[in-house]
Amino acid sequence: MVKFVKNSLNMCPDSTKEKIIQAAQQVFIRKGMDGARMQEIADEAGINKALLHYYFHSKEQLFNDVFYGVLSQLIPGLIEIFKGNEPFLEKIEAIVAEYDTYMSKNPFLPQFVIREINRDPDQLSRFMSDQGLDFSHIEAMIEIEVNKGNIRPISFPHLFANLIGMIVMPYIGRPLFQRKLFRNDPVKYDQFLQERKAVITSFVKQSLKVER
Amino acid sequence: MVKFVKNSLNMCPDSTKEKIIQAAQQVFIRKGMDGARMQEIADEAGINKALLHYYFHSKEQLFNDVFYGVLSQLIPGLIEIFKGNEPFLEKIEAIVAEYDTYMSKNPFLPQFVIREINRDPDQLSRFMSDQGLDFSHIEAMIEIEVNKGNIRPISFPHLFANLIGMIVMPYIGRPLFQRKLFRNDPVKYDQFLQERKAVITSFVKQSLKVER
DNA sequence: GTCTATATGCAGATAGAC
DNA sequence: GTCTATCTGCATATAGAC
Repeated sequence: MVKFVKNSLNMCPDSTKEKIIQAAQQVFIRKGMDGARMQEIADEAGINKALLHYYFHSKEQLFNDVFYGVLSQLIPGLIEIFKGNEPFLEKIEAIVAEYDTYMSKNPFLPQFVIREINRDPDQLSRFMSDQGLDFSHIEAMIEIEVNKGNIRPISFPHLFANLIGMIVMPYIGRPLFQRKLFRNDPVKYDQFLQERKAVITSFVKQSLKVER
Repeated sequence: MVKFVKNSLNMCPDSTKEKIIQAAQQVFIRKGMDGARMQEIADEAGINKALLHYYFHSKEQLFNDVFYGVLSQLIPGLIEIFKGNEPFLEKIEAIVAEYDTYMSKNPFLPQFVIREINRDPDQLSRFMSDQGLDFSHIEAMIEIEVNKGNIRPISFPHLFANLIGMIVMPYIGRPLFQRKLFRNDPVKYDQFLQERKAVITSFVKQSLKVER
């Protein structure tokens, strides 16, 4: 059983522990849990392996602290949106915006989550429940909107998959997309990412709009 | 420099080599390139490590054969669609259908590709070019359709990201989605996957439709 | 807290008999 | 082609001095 530690936001930014967290993020993103090497993390943090193990007994513990540390920063915002009482389409907009601002700060998170989804889905699922993430409210809301005829018929899982897919794909696929669609120009790609929020929002709204 | 081998479709299905390929697919999906163990692949194939190395000199070679073997089955279909002369919306429908049938046969491919996108984007990008995959035709087609006023304005990268995101997300996120949205019922989830094709197609068509 | 040096285990790969 | 046994290297983790 794993304890989910608090994230490390309120930490002295140049403390050794914080340097390790930062370094571990970078390396885990590039290499994943299995591909990452403690040596590489130590190098990136400017310390040695022994000190790394002084702060984090095992690689598993370090990974969990880093992973659930960043993830726990996203969830509260989503919970608030899910539980709120705004009109449905505003909710959609808020979800896109929440992910968008979060992703621009943590562009590596999607790859992170994808890997973890397959590596240890039970732990991840448990974590989300522990954090209080629950879809039942928004799920019910969609049904109501559909029944009232305010939006075109769609189930929550389908809408959710569509939304999350559109949001995260440019981050997950960046190395390939940037090469194939933007001649490997990172500036152009960042601009593309900035346009996503508006594009996705209008894309979804259009597709849910009922015929006049 | 890596040679891209032909896939193993025309192989005796219960030959040792084919058993290895099958086993390797399963293990690589679950664990990724780095997390996978040759021992585990050998076990899954019902042989031992030495024999594994007899057929595939290195783990790297085995991975590449498996990965590019499956991937190369998807690309020709896409190329044909991209280059064809059907009306634009039919093309969209064909792409969704192509992915859909392919994914239902290879539900693991998305995770595979995602991992590889980050592990070795150059090789993957080169492979796609070598196979003749090229977006310029469909990219131009979208511009024309937009200029003619047949569809709402959208750039190819945005539409592509939306489309691919919606298509692959349920496969990438399955372990989590199935737990969170379908009470971990695999039958329900397979049914959900089968509905995706129709849902995505109509979702995209609606969002591209111009105001009357 | 931070280091050097070392222990331990395991995974990829090979040798060689059959 | 298939096996058993073994080598080699490397990654995690610890011991112990400062």
